[in-house]
Amino acid sequence: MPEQQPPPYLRIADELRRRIAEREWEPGDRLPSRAQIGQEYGVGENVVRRAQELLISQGALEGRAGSGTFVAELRQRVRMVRSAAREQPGGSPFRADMKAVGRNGGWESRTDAKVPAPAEIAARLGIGEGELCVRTVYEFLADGRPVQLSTSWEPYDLTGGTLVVLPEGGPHAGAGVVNRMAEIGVTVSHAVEQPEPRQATAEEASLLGIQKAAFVTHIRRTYYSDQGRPVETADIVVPAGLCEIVYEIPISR
Amino acid sequence: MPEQQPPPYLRIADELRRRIAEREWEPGDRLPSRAQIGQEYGVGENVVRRAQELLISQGALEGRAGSGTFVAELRQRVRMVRSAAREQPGGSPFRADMKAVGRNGGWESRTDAKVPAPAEIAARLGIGEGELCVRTVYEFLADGRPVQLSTSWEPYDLTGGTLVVLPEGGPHAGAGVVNRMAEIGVTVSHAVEQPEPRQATAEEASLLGIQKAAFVTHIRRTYYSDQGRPVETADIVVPAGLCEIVYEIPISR
DNA sequence: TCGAATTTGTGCGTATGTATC
DNA sequence: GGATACATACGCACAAATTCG
Repeated sequence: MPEQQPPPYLRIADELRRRIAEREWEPGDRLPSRAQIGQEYGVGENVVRRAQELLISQGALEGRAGSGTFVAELRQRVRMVRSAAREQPGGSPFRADMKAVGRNGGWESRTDAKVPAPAEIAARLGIGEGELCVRTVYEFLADGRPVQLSTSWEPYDLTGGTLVVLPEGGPHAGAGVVNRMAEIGVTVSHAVEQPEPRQATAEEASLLGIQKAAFVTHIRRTYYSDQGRPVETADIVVPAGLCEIVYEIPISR
Repeated sequence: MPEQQPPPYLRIADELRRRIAEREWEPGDRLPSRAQIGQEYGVGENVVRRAQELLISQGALEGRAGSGTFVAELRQRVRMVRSAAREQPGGSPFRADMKAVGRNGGWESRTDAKVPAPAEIAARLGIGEGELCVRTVYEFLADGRPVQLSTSWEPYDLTGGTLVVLPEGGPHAGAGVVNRMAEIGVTVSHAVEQPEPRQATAEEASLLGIQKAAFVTHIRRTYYSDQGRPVETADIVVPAGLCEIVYEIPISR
């Protein structure tokens, strides 16, 4: 029985991995072109491409069209702690996360008031499809570079006519959902987060400056009032290569 | 300037999506062969393959080698709630999750005592590389079908010589980490979970009965004692198609 | 029981598009 | 604008799995 050997593209992938591990190419360096590498090992360009795609999907390489294939820079990932202690009076959770890793946090946002709720959002907020919402699109930055995206929805009939109707406007701008709701007498008692793995869309990849099909965690988060009513829900896109997500769970017995 | 049209494989993908949505093929049905579909639309087999691969990666189709391509059955996903209230005296968290969705929970496990800790595990447990651990590999089942994998590590010098040294043996078998540690006077105060998105390995896919590169959430979980010492760490593989993960976070202000 | 036909899955080449320098 | 390099689309050949006569 003949012992089968691994396919060529896996052998090339191992070779590339080895040469990177041995620091023949340093982070940021450009690899030789696929034609060159292929000739060196006596395989077609396509075999090299498959090998590189594998390492790209694992985050070890980075392909730049028209420029070359590069050894990925190992950037320190942003640590996002999600726990009960996260919500502090007066502060923003995101800024606290950034401060903890010594980076300068900030964000850009764009709010559209009175957007009809799509079906899924309506279900999550417990309202009818098409009822009006305040939608805010966020782009969170660390040292000026985008590291996280979020789209937030709040029922308009909850905040409409109050000072906190605009999450990023008015006297309570940027204070966070919990603090803003407290201003209008709504006590937020708990959050539910549902993380799902998927790949970044082309648009998300472009906004975040990451590879096209990089892995992201898509978190559906909903804040509930102490009356059990959903008061806000958001779709948060966290790229695995830029952020690590940490849940701290207290144990009560 | 000529208006560019989408590539053929995306057009075929849309066609297949439409015919599935219109219930021309029901969940579980087999699609016509690639050759047939290709002929019908006047494209090559490979275009159909690319279109099907796209829908497979999105979970809408399922390919079975030698058999055919099938419309995916929409099975109800297992909801796994991860919160402070999860740990109950005397019960197992997993069985509670299963009961909540009306399914019969269970698991199989295999324990190896005195396994030297690999570097990453040692770092997570705060012990030296190569120090001995008790390693337990779990396969969690819902109605007899595997829905989750887990590999758990406990430092041997913590439980060695006690009745709870084997997680799934002795009088406290299957009681869970928190309850077992309590038996030897160790109070577990909190857990830290770090979810990362990735694709299933071939082995995981085979064990879980899912498609080869399906999305999974890989959770690194560590339990800490009230002294701040890590007492257990585990790598948990949760397939997105079978389970949904829910974190409940209380808000304290 | 076994082998042939069918079908999906994999590996790899070529042509073309597109971004960068 | 040309040269270079990666990205995409598509086709062919073959392997592996399944089914069926």
